[in-house]
Parts: sequence; C-alpha cells; structure tokens
Amino acid sequence: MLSKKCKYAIHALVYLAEKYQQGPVHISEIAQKRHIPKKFLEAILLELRNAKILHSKKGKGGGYYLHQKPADVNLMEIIRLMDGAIALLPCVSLNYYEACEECRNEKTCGIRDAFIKVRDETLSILGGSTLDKIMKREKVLAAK
Amino acid sequence: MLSKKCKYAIHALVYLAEKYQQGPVHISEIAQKRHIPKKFLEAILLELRNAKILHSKKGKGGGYYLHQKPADVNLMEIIRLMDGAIALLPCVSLNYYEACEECRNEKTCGIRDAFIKVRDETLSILGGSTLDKIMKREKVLAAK
DNA sequence: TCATAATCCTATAAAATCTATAGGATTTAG
DNA sequence: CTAAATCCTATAGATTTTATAGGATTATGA
Repeated sequence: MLSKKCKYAIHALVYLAEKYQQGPVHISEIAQKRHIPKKFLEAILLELRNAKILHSKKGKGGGYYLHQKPADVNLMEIIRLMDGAIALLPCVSLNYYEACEECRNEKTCGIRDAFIKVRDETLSILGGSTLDKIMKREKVLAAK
Repeated sequence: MLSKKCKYAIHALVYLAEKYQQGPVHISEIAQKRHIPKKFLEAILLELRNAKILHSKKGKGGGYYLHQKPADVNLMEIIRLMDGAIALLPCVSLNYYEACEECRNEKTCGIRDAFIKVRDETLSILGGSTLDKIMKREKVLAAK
C-alpha cells in the first residue's frame, strides 16, 4: 500500500498539472481543494521541490508550480521519492536493494523470480503513467 | 514492501513444501533452518493453520505440515493472509476495498486506472506462483 | 522602508503498525 | 504420568507514519 503521504503527493501533482503554466499555486489552495492537512502538504511539496519536480516562489504572491511538463512526470518517480522501493522484496529492488536475511543463497532462491516479474510489470505501468495521461483520463471519465 | 511476517511465512511454507508428506515438522526446526525467531514463527504458523493452509499435530511428535498440495498454494493467498491488500491503493483493492478520502469522485478519478492495471498484473503473477513452482525453480538454479 | 504574505526548515508530538517475547494452558505419545 | 510439542492471549519494545508547532527567511508592493 502507498502511504498517505504518497497519495497526497500524487493528488497535489495532478492538481498542479491542471494549473500548468498558470503561475504559482498556494499550498492552502491545494490543501483545501484536495482535503490534505496543510502542514503535512507543506512538507510534501518541499520534498517534491528538492527533487526538482516542483519549483516554488517565495513571499507574497508565491506558491508552487510544476518544474517539468505534465507528460514528463510519472507515478514511478513520485512513489519512489515518497515511499522508497516499489518492489515487494528488498532483494529484488533496483533502487533500494538490500539482501534478505532469511535467504541463505540469493542465487538459488526460488522465491525471487515471481517478485522480479511483479517489479518489472509494476515499473512498466507506473513509469508510463504520466500526469498528462492522468489528466486526459479524468476528462474522458468526466465526459461520460 | 512485504512485512517480515509475510516473508517468514513464505519461507516457512517453502520449507514445509520440501517436506511434503514426510510427517509433521517442528517449529524449532523451521525457525533454526530459516533464521526466523521461534516465537514469532509460532504465531505465523498458527495463523496459517487457522486459514487451513497448514495442519498441525499437537503433543509429542507433533508439528506442522501442509494441508494442501504444494501446487495448490500460491503467493497471492499467503500475502493476502499475512499483509492484507495486494493493491497499492485501498480504492482499487478487490478484497480490502476502502474509499479514498482525497478523491471527491471515484468514478472520474484518473489515478485509479494505472493502479488497477498494477493490481491485475500482480495478482496474475502471484496467483500463478505456487510452492510447487518455487521448489522447481530452486532445483533449476541449484543445478547451475 | 516596512507590513504582509508566502515558502522554508527543524524539531517533535501523537498515533499506528510491526516485530518479538512471555507465560502458561492444552494435548499427545510412550 | 512425564516429557514434548502446539495453542492461545497478552503485551512489551521498536519503528514508521501522520501531523503539527513555531519561528526563519524571502519577496511584494504600498
């Protein structure tokens, strides 16, 4: 399961994608519209900014806005940033690898195989899910 | 990420699959061979037994053994039992569904789509991963 | 220049979950 | 009847998640 932090991040980014190139958006506005605790959201947006996914403008009239195009931000990178590994086991994680203590020998462990497949399928789907596509999908669903 | 509890369960079940139809196996033996804290493992095996995945024999000469054939136990059911939902969002979970608070309208939420795909692919892979296949895989890898 | 409005930043509180153990009750074999 | 094993409930300890507090910093514009 994704953490609330991660879900908040995704929702906030979709919101900002909808306001792409319309100037900085206040934390308060996003918090209110998406029902996210403001102070928590503040920390999340800061992290997204440090990761160069968002830009910010300080002071009066400031706020947050997308650094990259909505087509260039995908769910895989957001989740990795917020929650860490996407793989279900540390020993099959590409970005957060750790050896499993229970396995005596990783090379002969028959369990990893399935989790490698899950990892690759998951990365493929999430990597292809951009803010752009999510927005388009919302429009399609809203039109029904 | 799977919990340790879940990883322990999988390893214990693979161990018991290797001893299928060879009589009850002591908790202590599994704990020692797979480096799992004994008391923790005890609780896990009890849960697997209550779920009819394992059988047990009490008293002297007792222990645990598989209730079903290794070909009939798969990773999907083990993970669901130990960790709950396999889906990454509660609002796309088949067995542990909950509405997302952030979404105003689930029907028009563009985010769910990708997570439904991830869920289906994951269930397909884990559902097809039986103890039997894991054992066979270990033999193949060990022969290399 | 200065008041105001916003983000920035660190620390920490509160809650929930995960991991592990304690201790005795119960059952069975011999 | 004793020893060896699971059964069961409770709970302690550790870690992670969620959320907030409080002030520092920065930018705008009157």
